[in-house]
Amino acid sequence: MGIRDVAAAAGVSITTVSDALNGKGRLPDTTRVHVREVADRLGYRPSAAARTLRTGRSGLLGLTTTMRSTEPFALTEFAWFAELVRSATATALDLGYALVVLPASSPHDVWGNVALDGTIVVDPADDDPLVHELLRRGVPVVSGGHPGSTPVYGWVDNDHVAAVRSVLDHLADAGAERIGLLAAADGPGADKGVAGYRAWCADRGVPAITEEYEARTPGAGRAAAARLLDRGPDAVFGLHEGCAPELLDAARERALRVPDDLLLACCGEGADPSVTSLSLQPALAGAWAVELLVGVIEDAGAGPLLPAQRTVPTRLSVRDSSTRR
Amino acid sequence: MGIRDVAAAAGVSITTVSDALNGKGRLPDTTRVHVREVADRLGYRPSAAARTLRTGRSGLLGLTTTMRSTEPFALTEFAWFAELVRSATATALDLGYALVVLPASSPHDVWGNVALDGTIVVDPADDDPLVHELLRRGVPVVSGGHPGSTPVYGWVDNDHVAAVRSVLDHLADAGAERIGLLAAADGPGADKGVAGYRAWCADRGVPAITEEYEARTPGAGRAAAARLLDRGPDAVFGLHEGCAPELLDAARERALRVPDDLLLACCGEGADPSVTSLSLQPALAGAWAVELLVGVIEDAGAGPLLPAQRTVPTRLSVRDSSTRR
DNA sequence: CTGAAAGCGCTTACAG
DNA sequence: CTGAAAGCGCTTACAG
Repeated sequence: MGIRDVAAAAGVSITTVSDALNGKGRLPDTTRVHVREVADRLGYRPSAAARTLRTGRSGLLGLTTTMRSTEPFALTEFAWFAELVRSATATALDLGYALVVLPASSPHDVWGNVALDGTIVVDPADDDPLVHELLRRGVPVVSGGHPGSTPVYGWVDNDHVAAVRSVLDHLADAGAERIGLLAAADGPGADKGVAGYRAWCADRGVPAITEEYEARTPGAGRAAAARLLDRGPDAVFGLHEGCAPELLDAARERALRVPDDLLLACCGEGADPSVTSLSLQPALAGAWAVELLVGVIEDAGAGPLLPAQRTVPTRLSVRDSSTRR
Repeated sequence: MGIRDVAAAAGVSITTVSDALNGKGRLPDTTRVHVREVADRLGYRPSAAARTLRTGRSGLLGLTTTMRSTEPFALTEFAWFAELVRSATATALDLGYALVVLPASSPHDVWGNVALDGTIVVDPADDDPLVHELLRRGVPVVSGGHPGSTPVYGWVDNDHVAAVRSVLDHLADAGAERIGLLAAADGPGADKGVAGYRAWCADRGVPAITEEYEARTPGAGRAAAARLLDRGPDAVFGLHEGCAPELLDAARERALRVPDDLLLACCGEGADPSVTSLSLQPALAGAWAVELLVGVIEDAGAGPLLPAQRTVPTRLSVRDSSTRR
């Protein structure tokens, strides 16, 4: 079932079939309709591979993330990443593209086996070799997270420092005077988050109370939460998603009531509706990255582009856990 | 930078380049090495599109789910689905394939623009038209969840009824006599789950205490949790993931201590380490579905195949919330 | 052991 | 308004 069969059945040339089906050329509507009917009747589906080879466009976008650990997708940001991917997938489909998630590296050379119109690289390494390779091949790259010195066509990122300050300000407004920070040492944005916290503490002249842990180590988060509460904070900010249950558990074990004895706020998508949460809005990041990338792809050759940049707003959902009664 | 350039630079024919790079033909190692060196030096990357057109294999697997609501991916199973997709992606990559998530339907005909070697359909509708269309095009299909009367090459599924019974048995063993069930009416597997629960209650001669809610309606889960606890159960089983916080909140508001006054178990991946959870092991489902699919693709024409089937085991993680002190 | 040639199934100038 | 022909970049019989 190729275009030749349709042409034969419709009594026209393959050029006419192609034009009729793609809405191109100058054909009378009668021809167009006739060809479409015949194609439908035969159940003709154009070959995506042939179209891709001929046009040089596959309609496929890549999405990858530099995995710090060997884990597939970092544990500390699983929900964040999953939501980003979900949103990027949906946005790509809206724009007529499909999205394929690829590993930064893999045993098989999957990157070589897939024709990509563009790629989103989440949290690229500095001067990421993968990005350089893609650009050399003419594949546009947009990054999620600041690209550092890696040359990209655009990027999306949160203002991490401002985000941290907004949470700390909120806890302080709610009456906290000794705010502790729980952070995964190997988590994404941990550096910026901890730095922002320390700067805020310095500004206010209050002590920094931090505990860090290795997200990869089972039980490390739980232990760090316990250590942190033992240092007597009256509020705690959990910098990485999914730490709310561990902090709540640690509080319960110490008979600390939330929010009466301890205010609590966490990063994340707010799985627990009683815990104040700071969302990094991964859905926006994913959608915007795709929009930037598709813009680059479809405006190819529209002059020297400045790297496009969009700052993804964060959203603080204040819940019971940080509301003084 | 095509195969012709490499051939010219290496002083051989394109046949030899192709054979050398793909490890085919009978070439002396010296030729092979030489061609590879030249190709590397020129930074040659074979065109995936051309290879796909020529070989009829794209190395791409599709994954789709019938969305009951108009939501992208059902809310009641977001983490389940995300984990299934993550695992399917990783397994596909291990086997040399890439995976692309496609919607059951979309404004653009993305299905027609992507060449797929096979597709996984999660929770297909009965006699799913998409599956029929794919099979007509010669694209093998494996389903996640029982395919009903839809003809597929294989499927993976949990034994939902046995899974529900295992949780109820556990709660009964822990001393529960009035076990309530919280279920999303529009959730996946809700029918089987509720039926399994009622059958278990009938077997034991105990009353069925169920509350259902529409997952799409904000706050409905919270309200249903409250209604359920007001009916005085001494244990509760939450059939859909993510309901643990709502049940814990409802218990707290009623001054019911968990597990002292109320035993609690939930489906899901156990985000809260203090709550007993039944995992459906979506990672296994995703990995196995890909393995079945790749098996079908690579054994094409290996005789009349029975649909391959694998039952995905569930795993009950017993935590504090259902452990009587 | 190596190469010339056909052809995968389209789209797109171009000729009529 | 329509069609014959070229060609996208490979892989694969097949001939030498």
